[in-house]
Amino acid sequence: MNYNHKEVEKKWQEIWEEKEVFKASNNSDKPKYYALMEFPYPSGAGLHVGHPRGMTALDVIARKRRLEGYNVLYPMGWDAFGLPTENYAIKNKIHPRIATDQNIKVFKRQIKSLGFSFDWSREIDTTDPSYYKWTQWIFLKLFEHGLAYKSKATINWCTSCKIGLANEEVEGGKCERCGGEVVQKEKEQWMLKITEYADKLIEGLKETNYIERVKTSQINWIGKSSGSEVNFNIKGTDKNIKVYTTRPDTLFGATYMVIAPEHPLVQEMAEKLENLSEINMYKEEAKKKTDFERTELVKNKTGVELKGIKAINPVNNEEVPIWISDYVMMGYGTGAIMAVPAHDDRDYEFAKKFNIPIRQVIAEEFLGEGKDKIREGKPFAKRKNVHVIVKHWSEEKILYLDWGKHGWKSLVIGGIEDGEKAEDAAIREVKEETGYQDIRSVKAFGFEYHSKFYAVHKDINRHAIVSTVVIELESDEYIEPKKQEKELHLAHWIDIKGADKVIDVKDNLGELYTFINGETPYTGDGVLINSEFLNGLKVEEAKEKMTEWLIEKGIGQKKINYRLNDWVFSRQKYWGEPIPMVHCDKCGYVPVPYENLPVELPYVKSYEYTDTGESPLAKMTDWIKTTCPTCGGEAKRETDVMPNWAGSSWYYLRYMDPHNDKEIASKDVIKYWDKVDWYNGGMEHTTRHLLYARFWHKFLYDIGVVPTSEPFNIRTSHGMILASDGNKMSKSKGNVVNPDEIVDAQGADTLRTYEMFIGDFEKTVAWSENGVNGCRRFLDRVWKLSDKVILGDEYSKDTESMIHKTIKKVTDDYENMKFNTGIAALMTLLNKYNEKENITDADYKVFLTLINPVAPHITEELWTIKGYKGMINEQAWPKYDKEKLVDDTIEVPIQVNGKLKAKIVIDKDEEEASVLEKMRCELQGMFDGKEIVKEIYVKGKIINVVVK
RNA sequence: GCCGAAGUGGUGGAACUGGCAGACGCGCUGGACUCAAAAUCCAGUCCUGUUAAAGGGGUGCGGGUUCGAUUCCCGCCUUCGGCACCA
Repeated sequence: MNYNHKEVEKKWQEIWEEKEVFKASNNSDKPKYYALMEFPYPSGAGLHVGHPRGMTALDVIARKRRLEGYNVLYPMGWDAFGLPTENYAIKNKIHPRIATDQNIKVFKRQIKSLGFSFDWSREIDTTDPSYYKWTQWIFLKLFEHGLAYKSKATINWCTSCKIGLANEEVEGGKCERCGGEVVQKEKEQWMLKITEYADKLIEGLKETNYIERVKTSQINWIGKSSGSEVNFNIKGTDKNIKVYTTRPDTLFGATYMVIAPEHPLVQEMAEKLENLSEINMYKEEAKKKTDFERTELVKNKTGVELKGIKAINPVNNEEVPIWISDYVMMGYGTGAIMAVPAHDDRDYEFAKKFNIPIRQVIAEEFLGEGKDKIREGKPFAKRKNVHVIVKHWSEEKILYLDWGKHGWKSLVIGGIEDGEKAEDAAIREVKEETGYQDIRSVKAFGFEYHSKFYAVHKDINRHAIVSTVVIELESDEYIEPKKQEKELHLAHWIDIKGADKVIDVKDNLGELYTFINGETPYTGDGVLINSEFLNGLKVEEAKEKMTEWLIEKGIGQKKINYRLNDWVFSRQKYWGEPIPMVHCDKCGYVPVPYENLPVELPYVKSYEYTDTGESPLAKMTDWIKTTCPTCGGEAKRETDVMPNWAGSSWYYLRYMDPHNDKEIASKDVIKYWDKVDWYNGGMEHTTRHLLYARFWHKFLYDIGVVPTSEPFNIRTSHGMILASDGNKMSKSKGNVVNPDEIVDAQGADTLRTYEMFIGDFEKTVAWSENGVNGCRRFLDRVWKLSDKVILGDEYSKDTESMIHKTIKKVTDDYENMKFNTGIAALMTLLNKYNEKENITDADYKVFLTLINPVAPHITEELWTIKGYKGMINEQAWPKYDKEKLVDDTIEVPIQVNGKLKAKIVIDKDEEEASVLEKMRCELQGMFDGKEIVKEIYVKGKIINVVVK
């Protein structure tokens, strides 16, 4: 018989369906396993070859689990609300309902043709009123618990889609979907208080087994930072400005303040401001800028000073100017900052541009290492030092001192005497130590630092407070240095590039780098200076002390901030779940009573959007008109709908009990299925979707609907599949591979095998037609192998240990999503079988079972053709015997000085002495005239002989 | 700029905990079968060298640790992701 994939695949898909082979039971004695693949968005484009990648991976797991004796839930459904369908419907003038049904039909046929073991009796559709009834139910619960609120807020407005976007939907200042310009617009929006769960969402990750990458992206997305809020009084008023800072330790260095353009202070202080019109002009300009411009023009800072008012720095009562600038955002912290130009890149840049004073309050601290390591027991001698970078008059060179017998190579260094300026000390030291006299210019660095090291020539520990000065020499005018200086060290010229590798005194290097790379503010760790009661403390200690001080004085408090904002939950669109609220002039916003759910989406004929940004539902006057559930008076329905993240935030619960019309799912059933054991989806959903779903789940846990605080145990993400040209598949590029064509020409099993074999599951890969052919050839060989099978229910002796190894390899690899190497191991085993005249039934059975999760149709057929009992999906997953993983004889490589020279065959338990004897025999003559230094034998692995 | 991941033949990619680099697939070369082609089967395929071998080199670059490094450490370069004036 020939391998006709079309017949075989059709036949088995019908049998599986008819016998309900993959139906999950809600009560079973078997252990449960819940495998979940992200449900697709049924777009008009049909199934992409990327979809089957994740579906096959989890299908392999699901099928393997069934063979291992689990009651497996592996469901599928449709995430069908959303903009693409709505846009498609407008363009093609059909109703989104009809478009959705058509798309689902195509997707379902395509997915079914691939033979996944989905339990189709649990299929769900987020646009089905019997489903979104419960999405609305959850919204009402959120409202009931104060987590849904309507708020007038500036939102991201896509000028092209005419829709409000969540921060999450804006990429680089452009709309994520259409690429249109995004501007800020004020709008009343329903919001969900996800920020209230920010900490729980970070903490909860500990309970999960997500891949590390997913965990970190969740944490980064939430963006927790802890710091302090500090109040700055405005001079001569009772008003103050509240700022948020993570660096309260630098308060003494705060030389100005900046407020965001939208900050209400300008309004409040309008009367006092001398340059109000200039400020208002700046505000107007800032408003016009799109987010894109605002973030792209990072380098060129702009701003206007608020003239006529000053703030008071609470730590030293100094008056500081207040500026308005769009480098401060209203949406983060308090919308105002204290600026510390000496220790913040942005503040530094701004201060340089507008000539605002820069005051250093943190000194970098270098601790001596190596030769100049601090000596225990020796006292510290404190003094002010200058380190001098002496530039050559014409070449890119600097001077260094070689300290001869002390083994130092340093910059020109020396002490600063009382009352002396660092620049003067530098000139004096250069003249004394090097002999060069003719100095052209002197530049002192703004930053000083602390250096602790052992001064070898004086035999003391030195604690130097170092200033750095750059000196340029005019010419080589030279006077012999004093005898004492000359004997101590010699001066040499060295290229600036690479100088840091020669000058090995650690405490010089920081400034040397700064000199080479240009002056920058110091943002690192260090010791406080110029800060009164904080002087001498380290940054962390100073933060604490300052915070305590602020609290004590009632000026500030501890504060935690998040990058995460509340979730904008309104969309002014048609194709989404109606938000189940009504507005009554008397009672305000009133929830629709639970018993009146679902609020069904009315059938509208027109989907054209108004420029006012109203939902198309706003035109449905009949639908809008309703009565207030509280007072019975006239009321209006909410016309905003939910974003398409809503339906997907809880769908995994509905699969457990999809036809329940009393609850989202029955308590017992939720308890039985517990967490999703393994959830796989696209990389693009590892932040938003996953965060939203976890948020809702945690809320449902808090109100007692679900018994677990986290919804998913394992989370993995598959990589994208690109076209063979390395680009994204797209109609316009004409490089789209349609899965239907592969299934038709080569078969579903071939496509499945290829997608698993294509490469690292988590990586992006390019499609390869030749790769598909290779997988088909492999399956052809599996088919032909059946001709070699002879009777025998034991493994052939000569392949026994290889079979056991393969079982182990395949079992482990499937579990770790390393399908490519698992399949490679099976290919290797097949090649081995093919070298032989015959194989036994047992040899063949184990092979078929191992490849069955990947290629289920062909293995079922071969199982039946060979007349084996039952169906292959009813068999047990093969087990390996640890003892049989090791061969009786082992080939051991011999290295000489780490280079492979020969190989010998030894017995698996052979003694070391005997092995080494064999080795000497093998390498006879190779050691003539050489001395064997060492013989290393790693049991059963390798021999290495070291000779001289 | 910050964070993360990765760099291995012509190509997709393997290599346990530091132990034979290149498994497996693709492509390519030669052969068998065929009137011929396709398909299939057999052999070869990191580079250099050679009739063949021996020998030498080789996992982005430069150092280091080790009997031994794709793997560990230090310093660079490049690519791809994520975040991006987050105070």
